[in-house]
Amino acid sequence: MKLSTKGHYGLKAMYDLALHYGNDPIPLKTVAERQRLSENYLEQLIATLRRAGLVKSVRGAQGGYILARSPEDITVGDVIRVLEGPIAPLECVSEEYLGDCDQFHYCISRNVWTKVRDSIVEVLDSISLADMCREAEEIKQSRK
Amino acid sequence: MKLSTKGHYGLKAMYDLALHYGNDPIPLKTVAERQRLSENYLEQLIATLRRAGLVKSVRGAQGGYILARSPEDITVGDVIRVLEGPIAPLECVSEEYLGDCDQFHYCISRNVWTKVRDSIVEVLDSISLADMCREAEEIKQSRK
DNA sequence: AAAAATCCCTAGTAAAAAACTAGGGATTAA
DNA sequence: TTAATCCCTAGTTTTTTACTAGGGATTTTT
Repeated sequence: MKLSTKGHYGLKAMYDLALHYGNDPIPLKTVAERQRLSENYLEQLIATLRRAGLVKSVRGAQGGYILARSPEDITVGDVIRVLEGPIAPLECVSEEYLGDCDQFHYCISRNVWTKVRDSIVEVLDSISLADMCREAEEIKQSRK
Repeated sequence: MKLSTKGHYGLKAMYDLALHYGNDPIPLKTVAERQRLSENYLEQLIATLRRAGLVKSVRGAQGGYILARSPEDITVGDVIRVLEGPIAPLECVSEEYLGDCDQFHYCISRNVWTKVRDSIVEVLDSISLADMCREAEEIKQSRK
């Protein structure tokens, strides 16, 4: 039940873009440094996010990446689905399952994992990047 | 965010033992056949469950395995923790974390994963093997 | 025009984990 | 004594993970 580094690092990167959201694109190098991630590896992750339409890129000097939508309109669930695939502890409980498990219709353990999936989905879809930024801000304030 | 076959198969085996819970131990071969699992592999999983005190074994002919406690008193969470380790999408949100992530105290993405963990834990700890058996019974009834 | 800063793409790789398989030993009931 | 079990551990294959490497394309700056 572990998240891979794709989801882990990818969310950090998206959070970083959200924290610095504005008119200017942010070079990946900067994100990688701030979040302490390998730039080359992050490049692969952000390519996936770009193809999925969650970030836009600007090429050339002074280029970089920028969120395709407002941080308010991107949820953690959006990011994780793109990087980790369908949210589901088992394949047979993914929303897009077309499989052929012959116990599909009465598998009791499957029902358990469906409930787990639903509870994960509810959490991930309820948190936006903007929520994360606000939380960071609150922590910052409470330390003053 | 995938469960491994350990948790998957292990839960099926425990559910099978719960369905047939009584005075007699159940040979692993029977469980493996009913749940369509490799007996050799299942042996390794049940050894882990036995060492953790969730099942008892009876050796020799007519031997087998039996739940160490009533199905009412064993939750899915118990089984999964034994087979998959601490429930946590990331190491740093496991209950036993002693690590040294320097962002530990203010990491926002960590807060997200803590919420996910809590929601998974709540589901897994709220379902007992007996609940699973009851659900199976209901499905059976509703088909008549 | 040249140089520098970026994004873009793909192939390769090393390490780890997952998912078993295999087989022999110990114990106990029939 | 035999057969049915559990018990244990070593080995293997496959898959996944988590990168690294490097060259090309595009755009801004000098």
